[in-house]
Amino acid sequence: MPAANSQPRRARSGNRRDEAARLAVLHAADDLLVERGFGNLTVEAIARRAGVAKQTIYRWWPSKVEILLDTLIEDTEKRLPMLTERTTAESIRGYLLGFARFLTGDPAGKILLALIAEAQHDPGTAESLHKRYLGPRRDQERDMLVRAIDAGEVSPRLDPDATIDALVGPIVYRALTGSSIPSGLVDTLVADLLLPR
Amino acid sequence: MPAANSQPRRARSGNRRDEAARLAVLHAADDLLVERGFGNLTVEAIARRAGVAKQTIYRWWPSKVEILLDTLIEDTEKRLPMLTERTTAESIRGYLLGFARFLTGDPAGKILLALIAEAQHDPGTAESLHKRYLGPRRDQERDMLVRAIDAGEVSPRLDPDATIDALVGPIVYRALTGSSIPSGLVDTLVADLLLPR
Amino acid sequence: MPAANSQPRRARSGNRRDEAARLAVLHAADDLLVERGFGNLTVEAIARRAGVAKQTIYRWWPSKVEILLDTLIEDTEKRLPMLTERTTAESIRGYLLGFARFLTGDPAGKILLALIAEAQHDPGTAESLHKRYLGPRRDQERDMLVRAIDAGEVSPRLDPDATIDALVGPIVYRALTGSSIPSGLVDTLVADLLLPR
Amino acid sequence: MPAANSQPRRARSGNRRDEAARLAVLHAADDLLVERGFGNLTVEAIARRAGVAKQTIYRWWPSKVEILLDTLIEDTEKRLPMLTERTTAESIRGYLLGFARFLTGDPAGKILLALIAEAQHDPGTAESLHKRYLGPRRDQERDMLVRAIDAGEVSPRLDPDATIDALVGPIVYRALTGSSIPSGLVDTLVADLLLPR
DNA sequence: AGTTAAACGAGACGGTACGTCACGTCTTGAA
DNA sequence: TTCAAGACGTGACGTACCGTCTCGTTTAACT
Repeated sequence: MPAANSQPRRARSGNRRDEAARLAVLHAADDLLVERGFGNLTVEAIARRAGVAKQTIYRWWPSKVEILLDTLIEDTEKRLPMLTERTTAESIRGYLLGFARFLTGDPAGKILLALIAEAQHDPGTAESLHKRYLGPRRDQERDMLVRAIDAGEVSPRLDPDATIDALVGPIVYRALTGSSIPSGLVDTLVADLLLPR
Repeated sequence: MPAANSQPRRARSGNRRDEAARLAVLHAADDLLVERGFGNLTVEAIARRAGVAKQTIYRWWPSKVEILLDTLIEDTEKRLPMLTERTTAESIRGYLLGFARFLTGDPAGKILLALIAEAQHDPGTAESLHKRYLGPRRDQERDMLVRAIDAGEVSPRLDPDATIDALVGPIVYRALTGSSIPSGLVDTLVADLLLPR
Repeated sequence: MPAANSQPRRARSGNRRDEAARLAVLHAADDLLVERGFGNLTVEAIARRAGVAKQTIYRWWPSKVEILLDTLIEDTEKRLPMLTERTTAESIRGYLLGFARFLTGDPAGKILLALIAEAQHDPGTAESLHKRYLGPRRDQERDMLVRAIDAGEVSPRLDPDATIDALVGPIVYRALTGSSIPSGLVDTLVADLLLPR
Repeated sequence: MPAANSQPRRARSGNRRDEAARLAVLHAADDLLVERGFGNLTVEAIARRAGVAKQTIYRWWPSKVEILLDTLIEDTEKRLPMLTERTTAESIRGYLLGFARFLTGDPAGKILLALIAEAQHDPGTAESLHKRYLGPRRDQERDMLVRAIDAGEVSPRLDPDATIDALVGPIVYRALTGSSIPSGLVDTLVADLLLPR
């Protein structure tokens, strides 16, 4: 067994999309958002930090928002799993606590907040955010809730979507206003809104 | 022969601050936000629209965010009055419905949403927004709620601030995500979170 | 007899240089120069127009200037023949008129003007242009003139190279400045500069 | 008490055009053209070298060609004076020698050659060059020649414009091809083309 | 009544980032 | 080995706004 790969360096892409460049961009955007904030997040800075040409970014992403969405989607899948099994009030409480931790403690949570914010400034962002993130996620959450209702585990007074907004809204709002999210808040929301009176 | 003002023009101020210019800036900012969105709201565009020199803006406002805050504060006082008299579950319900209408229907509501958004991108905005708007307003809301609790009109399970977030959060969240706010949502929030089980 | 060459297409070369590709590049460059001007002549446009990969161009030509030189040389040989027989004042006059027509009327004349121009901007172009075109051509012209002098047909007051510049310079200069070249100009140049006083 | 003005610094423009910036741009363009050649002359490099913002250049000049034209016109007036008095064959000879020296020895001469070149690549340049430089200059030269003809000092066989092209063309052509311009060439052109046979 | 000082419109200035274009180099996979 | 295809790092393009800075004018308040 001789030598083998003396200088690995970078694989240099050639004809195909360069996966290393893709990841470098996603990580650079994530890092810069956390370090410098969205207001200082520029495409040029991402390119600089990622060691990538600006054109490489524009070739694959129509805007920095889509970069963040890509990161957000990948990270959410890894770090904020949906409930797939039997759903109870208790497991929903666990999901909401996980979501609160995600929003306030995880870098990806900052991305979500930044995108919700940017969606207020730019209709294109709003559309992408709904189509690629909020919509699909909401579909899974609604499913989760409906399964619990059908099983008789919970009995909300509102339709499923309004119920989810009533549960998630306070968590998001406190995150947006920089407040912490005490577990007692989540407990009471679940108790008051989901359980029979 | 008196003749009198051939060209009235504008009553050029001279030594004192020009109130007409101040109002022109506030209205220009408001109009542009509604027409073009925050993303297209620039100081240069405000100056252009207001017929004012850029320097006149920078002389009186440190940033466009403060312009919007000025407008927001004035408009909120006019169009979203606080409860000053006896507070009941019913009057809180009315206040929340008014707040929902303000957020989704009033141009000033768009300003508040834009500022909450911008606060995610820029710490200075966050500080100003809390100090000049969210903080004072929250003080009044807390007062309002405490008066109702003391009078035995409502009995929330959470401390006052968390209670208000639980009531207001879903409304803000639906406004941020572009959903309408059905009155049934407000009714149920009040019933489930404020009234005794 | 079945099938047989279903798609003749292009006789894709495989191992050897593809002559069709070479010609496609030369013609594309020529056409684009005439249609769009040198300022809009890019390697990418040539490749696009020729239906050829960019790398195929870079494999065979160090720069777009060399492409144009190849075209220019081929076209000059075809369309601007040198005098090979006996040379007289009259035949030199004919050569100069042909040169004037070439410069102002022939697409290849535009190439020569473009290359003389580009040589002012880039030393590499200047070197190539002299080595591959102007130098050899000047050698033939000098020969032509010297033969006429030796035969007593003409008697210029200047050395051969300066004489040729004095004859050719006005023609090139008028072409460069977009003027036409009246035959009277050529006649007078020959009469005043070549014939005895 | 003499002294005064402790820190002159830069006058900082304010409302009016900044003359220092204008001159810095003209000189930077001139210097860069001579040092690096037209091919390496970019607006960004001019701005960098002049210590000026790119926008300041675009505010006043539509292209780098116009910058060079400004420099060329100013320098030509200073360093290549027209004949204003009585014109003779001898004074025309002097003018042509001065022109030859200007073209080959003066930095501004390089600018003229570069602009003649660029005019081949871009029609806008051609138009500007003619309107702002070649045209007016030619008017003066024609005047000069006609005065000499009317005074009986010279008797060209061609119309004035063609005569000037016949005199100037060889000089420009040799400059374009990088040759020197021996004074004998000018002498012979004047003798053969302007003096009676 | 004459002087002073602030506010105003206008807009030039040095900057940063935008999104696009073409450069010349590289790699893949088919012929 | 050549070719079509096309991704890549590089760097300039011309534009939009940023926030700062005079300039010359206007006018209220203070000598």
